[in-house]
Amino acid sequence: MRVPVLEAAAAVRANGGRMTVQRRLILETLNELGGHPTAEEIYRTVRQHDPTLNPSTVYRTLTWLETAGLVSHCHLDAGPDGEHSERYDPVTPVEHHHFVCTGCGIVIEFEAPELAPIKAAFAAEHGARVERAALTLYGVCSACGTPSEMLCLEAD
Amino acid sequence: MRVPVLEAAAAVRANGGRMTVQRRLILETLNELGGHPTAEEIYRTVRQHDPTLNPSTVYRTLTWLETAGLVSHCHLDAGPDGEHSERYDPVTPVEHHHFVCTGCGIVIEFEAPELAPIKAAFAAEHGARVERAALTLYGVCSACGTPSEMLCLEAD
DNA sequence: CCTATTATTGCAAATCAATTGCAGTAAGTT
DNA sequence: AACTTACTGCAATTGATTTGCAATAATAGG
Ligand SMILES: [Mn+2]
Ligand SMILES: [Mn+2]
Ligand SMILES: [Zn+2]
Ligand SMILES: [Zn+2]
Repeated sequence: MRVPVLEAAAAVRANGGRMTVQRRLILETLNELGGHPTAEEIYRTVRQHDPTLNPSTVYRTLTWLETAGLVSHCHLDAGPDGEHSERYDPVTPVEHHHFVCTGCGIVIEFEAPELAPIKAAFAAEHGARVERAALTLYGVCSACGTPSEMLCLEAD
Repeated sequence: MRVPVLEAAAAVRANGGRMTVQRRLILETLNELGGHPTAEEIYRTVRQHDPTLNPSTVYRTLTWLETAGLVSHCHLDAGPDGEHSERYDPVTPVEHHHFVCTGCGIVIEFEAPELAPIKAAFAAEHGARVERAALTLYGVCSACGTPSEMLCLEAD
């Protein structure tokens, strides 16, 4: 369970918001899905539990959760055709980053404390304040890279 | 001049492509603009030189230049409202990265050779091949961070 | 230089994700 | 239980990008 529903309720309440059945359902779906789902994937899953829930509610809720600091989003060139997509992601206590396999689209998370000096160096050199870093590595995962049986290329 | 038009012509020719007046114009516009323009900004500029040139030609040409390895694109949460936008960027001999000011939206490029060990560490740990890294730093640039005269907040 | 081939263009229609206005519904308050 | 108003569903809308197709023009060959 990665998005604490109880904390979310508190955060919602704190801003004069309301914890509705739809919001709870979307939070639970985020936990259920785990990975880095798109808004549309979240909608498809949520809809199985409540077919009346509307896509716009999903978008509105995700935006809300983001401003409340409970989820974040990132742009990944993932998906079957490596095309761009917005993914939603529960916020973690420490900043994390992503590896995307250009073969199968799998997303692997990792931490990179070594990024700190890079941020600091840029800040020092440009007199800027660096608040956040988004690092995405693109490459081929071990499964796709191992040509055993040519797993990746079993197309036609 | 950052996109070598002559090389582009060669690259185009090499794939059975044709160097049209439209493509040349778009290449020159990329050089003229310099920064990290969106497809729409490119279109607006190009249109000043040739009002008949169509947006779809801009999109098709940019896609083509990208597969030819002459330009790349990146997703930045830049713009006045910090909203997501696709930016086009001439490819540089060495990989470069971006800082985005959340105040004014300025994009500053920088190189980060210190990223190499991070890539290597991930590759070693996961048995993956890492081909490319996209790092984006978000923060406040020196101009926006200096509260002299409250330059940033001179709104209403 | 002229002609044939076909990649590329302009145009309009189609997609697609995401947003918005509004009236009805329901969460939280008293 | 009644009240206030945040939130939802819905349908229409937006805005960026894509696509089908007939016309155009870049290149190759003669
Ligand atoms: Mn993640
Ligand atoms: Mn750049
Ligand atoms: Zn893979
Ligand atoms: Zn700034």
